[in-house]
Amino acid sequence: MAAPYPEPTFSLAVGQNCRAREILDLVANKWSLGVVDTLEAGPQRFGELKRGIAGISQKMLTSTVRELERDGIITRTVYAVMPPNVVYGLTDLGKTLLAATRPLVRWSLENMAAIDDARSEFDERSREIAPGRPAK
Amino acid sequence: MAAPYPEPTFSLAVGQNCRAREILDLVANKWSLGVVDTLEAGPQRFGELKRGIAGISQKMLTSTVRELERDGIITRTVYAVMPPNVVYGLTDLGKTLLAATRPLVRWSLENMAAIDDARSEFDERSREIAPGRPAK
DNA sequence: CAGAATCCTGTGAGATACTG
DNA sequence: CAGTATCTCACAGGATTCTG
Repeated sequence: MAAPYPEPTFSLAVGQNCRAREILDLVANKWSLGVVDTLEAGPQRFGELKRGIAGISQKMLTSTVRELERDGIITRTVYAVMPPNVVYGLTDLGKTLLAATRPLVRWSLENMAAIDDARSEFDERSREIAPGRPAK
Repeated sequence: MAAPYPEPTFSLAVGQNCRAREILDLVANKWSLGVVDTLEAGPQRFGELKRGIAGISQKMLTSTVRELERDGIITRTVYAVMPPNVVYGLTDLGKTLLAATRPLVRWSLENMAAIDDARSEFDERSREIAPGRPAK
């Protein structure tokens, strides 16, 4: 039966622990991980950050950094000058988060192909199984 | 300042890599992580799995396991008996995903309190800064 | 028991326009 | 430059009912 189940660390029980689920939501959204990962390069201004994250709108960047700031993951430093200059950076907590997400990010990069394969194989099989689908 | 920025592994550039973002979405949703984590205990039937994940509806469980099956993360074994018996389990790929997510899950458990503190502190500060908010 | 089918709602998220 | 303010819409996700 292939590989045995992983090290039997007693289950962290994400399923049962509502609080854990809530905290994980911090990362389980479209942009947070991208922001944290991008800030790894060092503190950056709003505009830099925006350019660093493909496809994000300024609205989403604004609300994402606000939330991450609130959660203590990133800092927001405002320089009272004209034009405005606001710099974001990781807090110590943010750095530990970054470290904790790295395996997952790495996994996603390493397994893109495997997932693509699984998907097309799955889609292939579904087409076979249901040859006489109800039209329309 | 404080701690230096983490090991300067060249950034994995989640921000720029759209594909990476797409794959991460696999985990960046409300239930996938809970399902994978719960299956760590071993293969389980639909009902067991549902009971193992607090708050999930069977609709969400159904669509989540379907997606995870499609992505090659879990297996779905149907025993043609009455009443139906369907067992879900982790694939080898799923087990590597589980391992990759563990640091993050652990992080969330370890840092709940820190995040709560950050939040209340942040909320506290906002209240100070804006004492004369426009009514309504 | 393990779902499929519906109905319904909140909100995640994009596009656009405006401002200190 | 770094936002805020609206408007809009799709869709994630809940509740409920039905079936092999």
